[in-house]
Amino acid sequence: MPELPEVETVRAGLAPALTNARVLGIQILDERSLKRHLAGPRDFVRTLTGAKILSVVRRGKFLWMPLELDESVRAAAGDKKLALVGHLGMSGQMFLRKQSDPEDKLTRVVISVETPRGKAVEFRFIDQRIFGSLAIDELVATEDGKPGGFSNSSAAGKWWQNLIPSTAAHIARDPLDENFDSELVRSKFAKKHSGIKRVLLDQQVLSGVGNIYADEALWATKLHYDQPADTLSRASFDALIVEVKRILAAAVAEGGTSFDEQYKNVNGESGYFEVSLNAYGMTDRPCNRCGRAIRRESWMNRGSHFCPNCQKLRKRA
DNA sequence: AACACATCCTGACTGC
DNA sequence: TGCAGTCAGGATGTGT
Repeated sequence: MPELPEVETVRAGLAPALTNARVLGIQILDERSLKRHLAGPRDFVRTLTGAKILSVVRRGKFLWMPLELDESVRAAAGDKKLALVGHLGMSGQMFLRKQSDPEDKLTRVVISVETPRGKAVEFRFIDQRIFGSLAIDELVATEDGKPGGFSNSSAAGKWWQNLIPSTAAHIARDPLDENFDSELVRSKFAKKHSGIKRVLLDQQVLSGVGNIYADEALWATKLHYDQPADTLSRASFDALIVEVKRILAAAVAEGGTSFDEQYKNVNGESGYFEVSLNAYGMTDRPCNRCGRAIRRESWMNRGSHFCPNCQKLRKRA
């Protein structure tokens, strides 16, 4: 399940190969992976062909690549600044391959590019459940006028630095964003009576956290997933954010979590954070803190893993 | 308005 | 062996 650390691992893997690469051709194997490109697959191909990819940027679980369009399509796009936007959804993968490499099962879209050094590379979008997508979208100014997302230092001063795809503009900054505003998030928590995990997963409150890292951060701070967000003390909220940041950063350092076959880096390799998990997927195993069995409860059509002893529901927390 | 829940989607796995 | 049923959960849309 790709969350921020997995998407960041993919971003970091794509960036060296795709920055300043030129799109030579596009192969669409399943049009459903382009469902978010409302103008349709033919428009997708026409607009993207010949474009130069300027960077690979991420906010939360969204990735985008600002584009310098080919001259032949620039007029049709008018003054619009465009980016190729990707979301991995539940099962999306982005691999970098050579054309001669064996085909990857469940490949939906292949974008052939030439790197600035003249090397031919295939960007392959794989997606079992097709919750993910690729689309070309207009870049708009960020609400706060600060950078749209994380890329690398070369973003400084570039025309796309303070822009974000319109389809990702409603997403809050993620905890690893240098402009992440903890106080803003706290004020949103204070107004919500929903369970704290639901709020952690709300990408408009803070982005990048999914089911795995939510369970891990709640275990680390001994909070019950259904603890109403507005009952958190300042100390609890602060501790929660500290843990979310720590866990996300640790997972990035390990190349993400490969809990099942649904997450791989751009070379098809697994991440190593799975060995550090304390709650997610640990059903019936002893809690690493108190020894009581970790419980899994059905919750919002998914699973919530927690220690019934360490993580109790309280009046205030 | 805030909140809760349904929906999309398919391969891998389980059990009979 | 084959088939039906179950499971995984990102984001979004709908209903209360």
